[in-house]
Order: sequence, then C-alpha cells, then structure tokens
Amino acid sequence: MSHTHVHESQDQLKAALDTLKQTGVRITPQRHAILEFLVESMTHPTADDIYKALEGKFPNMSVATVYNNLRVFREVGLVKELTYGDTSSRFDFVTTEHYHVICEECGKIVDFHYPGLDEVEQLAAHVTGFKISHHRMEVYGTCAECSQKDLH
Amino acid sequence: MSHTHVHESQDQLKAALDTLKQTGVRITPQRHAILEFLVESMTHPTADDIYKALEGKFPNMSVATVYNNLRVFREVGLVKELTYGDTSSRFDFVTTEHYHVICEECGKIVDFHYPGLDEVEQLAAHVTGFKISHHRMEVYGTCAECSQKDLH
DNA sequence: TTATTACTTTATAATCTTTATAAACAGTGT
DNA sequence: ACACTGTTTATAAAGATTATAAAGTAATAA
Repeated sequence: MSHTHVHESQDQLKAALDTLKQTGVRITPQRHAILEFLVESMTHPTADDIYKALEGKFPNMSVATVYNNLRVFREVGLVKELTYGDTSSRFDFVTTEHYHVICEECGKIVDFHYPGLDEVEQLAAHVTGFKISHHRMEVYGTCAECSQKDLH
Repeated sequence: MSHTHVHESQDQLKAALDTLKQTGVRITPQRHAILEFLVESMTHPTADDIYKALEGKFPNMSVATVYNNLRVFREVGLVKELTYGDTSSRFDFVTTEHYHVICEECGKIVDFHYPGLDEVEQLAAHVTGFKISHHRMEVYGTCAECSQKDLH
C-alpha cells in the first residue's frame, strides 16, 4: 500500500467524521471503527463481514449495531448499499461515482470508472415520464485469475 | 388488451414450452401455469406474488415448487431474477433485452428500451482484464402518478 | 404389463439476513 | 444530582429462501 493511499484513507475518514459532526450524529467508538473499516477495506463487505472483522476490538458489539449504523451512514450519504444476486447486501463507502465489475465465479468486485450515463437517464425520463434521480449499473464477467484457472 | 398482444403472449408461451421440451425439462401443470402467469403478467412478480396468484388453481401447491421452478426457468434462460433493494427477488420473463425504470415511491417497474451499452462492456474489459458476459442497469426516480401526488 | 428409474411435488423444518423491542448505558445540558 | 436524548446490547421476531424426506407421477425397459 502506497503512502499516498494511506493518506487518502485518513483524509476520507476525517471527512466522513466531519460529515457526522455536521449532521449531528454522535461519533461513538463503534461508529468510528465501522467507518474506519469501510474506508480502509478495499472490498465491499457485508454487514456480517464488518461484524466479524470488529469482534476482536468489540467483543460485545451486537449485529444490530452494525445494521443500525450502516443505515445511519446510508441516510447521511456516507455509504451505498449494494444489492446483488447473493443473499446479503454489501456496503460501499461513497467516494467518487463509479460502477462495479463483478466476477461471476469468485464474487470479486472491482471498481470501474466511466463517465455518467446522463443520456440514458434523459431518454428514460422522456420515454417513461419519470423524474429520474439516479441509476445503477453492474457489469458481470470472469476476472483474470478465474479465467486462468478455467484453462487448467 | 389488443388482439396482437394476446397473440404475442400465446406465441411467447408456446416458444417457452418448446424451450423446455428441447432442454428435456418436463412440462408439469404447475410449470405451465407459472410460465403462463409470467408471460401474461405485465408486472415483475415476486415468488410470493406467483404463489398467491395460482393458489386458486392449485390449492395444494407448495411455495417450494414456485422457487424450484423459477430456478429451473432461470437455468434454461427463460426468466431473469431481479434483485433490487427490497426484500424479495422479482422475476422477469425474458423477451427482448431491456432495462428497468423503478419508482422509488410506489415501487412500480417500467420496461425501457435502450441500445445495448456495448461500449461500457468493452471499456470494462479493457480496464479490469475481465471477460465480460453481460451487464445490468436500473434507472431510479419518481413516476408521473407519484409526482402528481407529491404536489398536493 | 409390470417393474424400475428418474423427476417432481408436497409438507415441513431449517437457515439466513434483517428488523423490532425493551432494557441498560452514556453523554449533554439544567 | 437530575432529566433528556440518543446509542448499544441482548434477544426475539419476521420474512425470504433453501434443504429434506416422503409421496406422487411420468418415462423407460424388460
């Protein structure tokens, strides 16, 4: 992990904590830890992933606390909830807009930047009469590692 | 409902039954009814919607049967499973490629045709090294009816 | 036809994720 | 110290989906 990356994480965490302060949400040790984990984990964890990752630091923390706080974070716009085909939601710390590419074999999720598809939203609005607020897109396929494995 | 529409539904159902024959999947009364419902319903029903809709015709049908057969249909490519934020999956009979526009207030789902976003898939493949198979996109907003209601 | 086999449905239980509830706890201000 | 509000914990409940075993049904072969 590069130095700039570490600094970015710290800055993002600090900015997130500021957001909480400004919106009047208390910064508890659990909330701090959940946010920290979300910012630093390059994965897109489930609520249970987070719960397990923090049970060392907070042996008494309840699963409900994880869910409660993920909801709070979502409400103030700090995290996005991703609902894919698999059973449980995944949570993504919001930085810049991006899409996801998902490996259908191993489940890996890779961030993927692409200019916003404004044109699609406009056409949708025109055709359906909806007021459009946003969209989501995921691209599915097989990652390089799994493609390699499949050869053998 | 126009005459052509009825014919389309019948043709689609017949084609679906053919697919089942060709793939060696038995056509049971329950499967026939579930397929028929999926083809004719303009909605995007949940497993429970289907279960409830058919309990008149099949008072003894089990929920498991609905789930089992939706999985079978999905495996042979006749239906797509849509997983949105809400609790349960929705099932969409596969006709032509299309996207969905979803009302965030009432949950209505409207089909929306747009040329395939091949370019996005190509860029994703190039940037991530994935072999891309497909993508999904949903557009979210407020439908005309709910927009009207919001004014009052 | 009969026996055998594989597939399907039913009924039910189990699992898993998420939410609800109530009691205990912690921080803030009076 | 006291009251007030928000938070966490522990636990139960809800809801969706899957697993299991028994019974039923269709297809096949002897």
